[in-house]
Amino acid sequence: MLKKERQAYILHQVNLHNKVLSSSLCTEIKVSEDTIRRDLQELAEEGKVIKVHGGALSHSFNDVSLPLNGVYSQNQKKTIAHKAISLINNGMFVLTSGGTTIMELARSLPPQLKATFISGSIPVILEYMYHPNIEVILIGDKISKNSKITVGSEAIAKIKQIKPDLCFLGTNAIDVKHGITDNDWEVVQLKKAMIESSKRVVCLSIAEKINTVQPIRVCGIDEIDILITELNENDPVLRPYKDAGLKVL
Amino acid sequence: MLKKERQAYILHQVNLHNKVLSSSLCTEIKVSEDTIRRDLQELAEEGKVIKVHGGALSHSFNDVSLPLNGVYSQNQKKTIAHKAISLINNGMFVLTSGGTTIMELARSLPPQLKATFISGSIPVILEYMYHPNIEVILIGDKISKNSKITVGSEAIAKIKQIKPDLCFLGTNAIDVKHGITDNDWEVVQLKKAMIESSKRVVCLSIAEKINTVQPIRVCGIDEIDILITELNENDPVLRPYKDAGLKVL
DNA sequence: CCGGTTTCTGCGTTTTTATGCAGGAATTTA
DNA sequence: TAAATTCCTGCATAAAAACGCAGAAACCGG
Repeated sequence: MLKKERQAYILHQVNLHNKVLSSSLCTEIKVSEDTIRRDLQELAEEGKVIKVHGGALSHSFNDVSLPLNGVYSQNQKKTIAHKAISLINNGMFVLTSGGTTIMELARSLPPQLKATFISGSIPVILEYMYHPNIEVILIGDKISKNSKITVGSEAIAKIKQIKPDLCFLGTNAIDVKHGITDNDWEVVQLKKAMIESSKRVVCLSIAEKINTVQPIRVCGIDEIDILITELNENDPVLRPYKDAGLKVL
Repeated sequence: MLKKERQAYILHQVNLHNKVLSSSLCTEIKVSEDTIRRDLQELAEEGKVIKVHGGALSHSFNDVSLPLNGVYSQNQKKTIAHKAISLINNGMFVLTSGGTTIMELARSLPPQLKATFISGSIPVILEYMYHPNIEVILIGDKISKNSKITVGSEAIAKIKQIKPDLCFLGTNAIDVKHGITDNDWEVVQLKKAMIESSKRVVCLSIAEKINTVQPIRVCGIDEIDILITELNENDPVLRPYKDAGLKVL
């Protein structure tokens, strides 16, 4: 087999699978590892692959690892925020969790909106405070320094006293079978209370978090009314959720 | 699995869920914990994650940037803060109002101090959150956008349920005859409740505000236990307050 | 077709890298 | 304060890379 042929084959494999192992290539093509290594080196010098210990990676692989713009997937979150805002009407009581998606929602609220927003998340409350027309109600209790949100029985009791029109949940993981799951016990307790109190529960989730699972269960899929993602509502990924009876935006 | 792949996976998880545990990662990827730790360390050095004990956090999550704007009379306030801190012992429950003097107090708390701080002021709570050892209790209710503090009957009711060892009041105006006075009706209601609940009331005031009066009365001079200013305790300005029975620092 | 030259390839040897493991230190948690 | 995690350091090992070399193959001008 010619050198050029071999390299073409390697490049093809890299682009196909995003990675190759020198070890497997050398058995496939039946040449010594040195040869493979030399090939990979050349391809790397030409910028066609990224050489790493043990093999090589495609370029596309490395691109995702650069979360340049502060918040991860900000554009998706903006899309989600705008869809969520369409659900809010003047005069509504809206309960929200914390998280970067909710932050984006808070930032994107139209200035003329007059509604009451309730939350226990400090960063989110800060955003709400800048809004000229909304009323802001803060849920008080002990503060969890990790999640920057108030947690504890007082907070939960307070939430149980209210009956908001809408509840927006920033989601860490959602799955048809396991429902919403999360990784912080106290935050989960709070979210449970929020879901129970609210007339309508809206789950905000970027597509990447769909069909993922975390250790602690928040609620089943049936307790959610609306699911908002950045995807088109007809995206096949969302199909199972539609079938489960959720409204999908 | 290649090292780069593994790191890409970790990074992805961090950005997706805002936090990862080394322990769960090493079972997921099936490598030793040391390897995970080394990966996290590398990623942290590249600034892609924030390494913490037990795992790592996403970078975007942690930056609740607060403006360090030039506070009026900051040096005086620093002096006051340090005097005030000398009153706090480990294990105490401390109730504080809002205001820039209290902010300075919050910023100056020694890192080893272990106490519980209670407040309804958002900016002050933000400062408390950065402290490694104190517990932070947030008083919830409607937020007054002017003063960035929670006000209302719920907040007052909550304050009445607690019995803090110390109450630090940032002061707008104090006068021997009229006591503490202020200009925001709702904030005054809150301060009244704070004073009533607390075992000892400490009034923090820069010298400029001494012997000034505002329209709404908070409390009489006799309800204050300690007065802290940036002045020397023998300063003649403070004499009348000493005579009235206050301890002056 | 033939020497000379260049390129390519495989094989040992040496270096570097990646990973796991043991222990003791440090930190968190109860 | 005591117990349990987690972290760090040094070390051992195996895998992979680098290096030098030599034989093989290809290329080339006569």
